[in-house]
Amino acid sequence: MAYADQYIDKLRKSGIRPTKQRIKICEVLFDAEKTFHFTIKELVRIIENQANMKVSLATVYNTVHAFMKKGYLKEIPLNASQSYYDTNVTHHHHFFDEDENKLIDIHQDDVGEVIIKRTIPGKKIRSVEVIAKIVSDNQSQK
Amino acid sequence: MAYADQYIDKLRKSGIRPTKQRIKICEVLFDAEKTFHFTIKELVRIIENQANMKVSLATVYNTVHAFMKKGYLKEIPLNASQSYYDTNVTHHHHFFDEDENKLIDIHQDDVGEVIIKRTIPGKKIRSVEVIAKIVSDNQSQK
DNA sequence: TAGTAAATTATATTTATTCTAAACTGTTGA
DNA sequence: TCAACAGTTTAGAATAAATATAATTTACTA
Repeated sequence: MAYADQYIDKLRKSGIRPTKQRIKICEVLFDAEKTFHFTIKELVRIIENQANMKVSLATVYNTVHAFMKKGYLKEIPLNASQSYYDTNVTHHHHFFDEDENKLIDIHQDDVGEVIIKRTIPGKKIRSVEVIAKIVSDNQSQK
Repeated sequence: MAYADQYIDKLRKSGIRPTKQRIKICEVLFDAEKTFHFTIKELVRIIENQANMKVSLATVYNTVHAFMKKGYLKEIPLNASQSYYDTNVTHHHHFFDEDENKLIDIHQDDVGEVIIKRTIPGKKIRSVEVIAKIVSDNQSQK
């Protein structure tokens, strides 16, 4: 519960009512030493096992969406059967390991600046994401 | 039916048995003057209306997957509720217009070369995709 | 042209996500 | 402190994309 008060503040300042569930979700997502990638299912499992609290799927979906809207989480564009989210909202990119179905961060510095020279009239760029799909080097792949 | 024979050859050479349905799907996808983006639903609609043929959803899914495996189609990594496919399999990137839910090609030349400096031991890069999400410039957005 | 392996089909199933409506909770102000 | 109410949570239903199934049909081979 170390940072609970801090999360209550953060939520209140964001216009999100700080409920028990949302505070716990904050603890799971933001107490961690490192940023990480997760699916909704994984998040539910962590809350129920590690954090020892029952929470409904719907609440987790709602909260993750609310946090995304506020910019506390990012969804990673992948063609997976489920959505992947990232607690690291700084500008960076990803490897997607197709053997293991796992995401790996690529920091900005490891990708040459991505410059989009073309623009679309009346539109502005909201985000630029790079996904590099990787597979084992040894086997011939699909 | 102009190119039917050509598609029969192409399929046979790929080890895919050229059936009526697959040939029709080839015609819809590859006769077109321009490359295009589509969803499974859209493809079914085109076949049934424009090409005037009844085809089951399952066959369309199977065929699109078979064509992807052979490199005749590409799936575009997006967090949409359905998958988007591209008949343009050359290396290029995409805008995704979040107002209209539509994809727009960005040609290689319009994106500075994306260089991934970091590697993962034992893995090789299979594809690199850039998705730039765009929204209307005038309105404040989600 | 008969036999058979592969493909197609309608339908059922699976699964992620969203919706719904009732119960509950956090907040506000008297 | 507590009543009132808007916002939240919840279980379960609904939705929709994608996949699996198993019977029928089709394309190929000998």
